[in-house]
Amino acid sequence: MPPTNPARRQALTDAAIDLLATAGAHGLTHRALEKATGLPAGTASNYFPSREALLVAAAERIAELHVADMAKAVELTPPDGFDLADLLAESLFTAVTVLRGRYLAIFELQLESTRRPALATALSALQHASLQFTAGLHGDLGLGTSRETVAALMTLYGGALFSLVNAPPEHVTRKYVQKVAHVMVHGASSG
Amino acid sequence: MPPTNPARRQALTDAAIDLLATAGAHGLTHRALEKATGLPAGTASNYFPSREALLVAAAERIAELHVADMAKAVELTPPDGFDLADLLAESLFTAVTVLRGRYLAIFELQLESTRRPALATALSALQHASLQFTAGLHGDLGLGTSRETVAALMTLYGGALFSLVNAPPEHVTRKYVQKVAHVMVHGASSG
DNA sequence: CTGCGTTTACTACGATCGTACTAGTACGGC
DNA sequence: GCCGTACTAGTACGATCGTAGTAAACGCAG
Repeated sequence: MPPTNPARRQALTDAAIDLLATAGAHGLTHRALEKATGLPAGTASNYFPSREALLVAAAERIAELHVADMAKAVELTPPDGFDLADLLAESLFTAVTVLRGRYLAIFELQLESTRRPALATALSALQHASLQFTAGLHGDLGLGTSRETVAALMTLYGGALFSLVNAPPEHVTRKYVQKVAHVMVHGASSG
Repeated sequence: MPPTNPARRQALTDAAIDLLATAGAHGLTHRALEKATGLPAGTASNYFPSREALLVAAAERIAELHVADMAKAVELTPPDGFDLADLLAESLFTAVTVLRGRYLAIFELQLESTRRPALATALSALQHASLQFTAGLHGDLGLGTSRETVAALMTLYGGALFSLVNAPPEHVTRKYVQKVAHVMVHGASSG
């Protein structure tokens, strides 16, 4: 039975997310994790008996952080004369800057999930929560966006995140991110 | 000096792309490559002295295949009453179905390129070629799309590819891909 | 204080990895 | 026909990997 000390477990999963971002899925190993946290050898495999368990735990921790952020986001209601494109642009921009590491980790896991059903289900929970949140937001804002359009918007949003996070940093200016958000909302054929 | 036998080298790079798609960057090793091609042990490291060289060679081979496909694509001129959204939808759909493996490989490399400048420059060549092609297409079609919009469209297109390639296959119906393409061209706020 | 379940620290093992190296083979120019 | 060059085959080595296991330390119920 794996140990359950929550503080230590969280330290490990947080470090795992960091490792995913900086060293890739390839670099996330039990030993690297121990080095990153300064914990004694063997600790990582005590908590996560297999590498797959480690990947799944990282995914679950990311989902946890994500729902916490979403909960915080609902509290700041948008200003009255808000524009969806501006909202999306701002969200995108902080995602590719201050949250870049977390999203790099997500994408590493996403690619890995092709070959790991357990990881795929963990990530689909994250996906589902995001969809729920976005749909709720569009509802609250009275945008009348159809279910299908919300879904399409999310695959575009998540995809844009991937593109931007992997683009050379000098290309991801605030202005360019706004342009991308604008196309998402108003279309490429609008200017 | 590494050997230069072109047929063998191509067999290796093609198998490397396959391995990237099926086993991930983590699974692309000299030995796995030899097993996949049936070539004797040591061959892979004879041709690609380091793992990085192997990754770069895979990226270059993908770029080669990509420009070949683009050259083929310019020959079939779109019908007279064409619609950009339909064009994009069709392109997206074949990309996520028949070319799924190649794009999975690209995304594996893209994530890896964060930590490998040599790989990043190899991939930026691919990116640049695609941009050139897309801009040319929009020009030839008389769409009058601005340089910046073409760029935004490409980050959305590439991103959508990532999302779709990693989505559960039952979700990527032709109809849904068309919906995504429609939003890209006409915007989410158009229905 | 004592006993027991759980967490912690540490070690061990076989497999595989990246990389470098050496011997053997094929072949075209002289 | 010989030779140098380039490719092929195969081996070696140290490092690291995933995983399993054990013994010490801890914390709390009785």
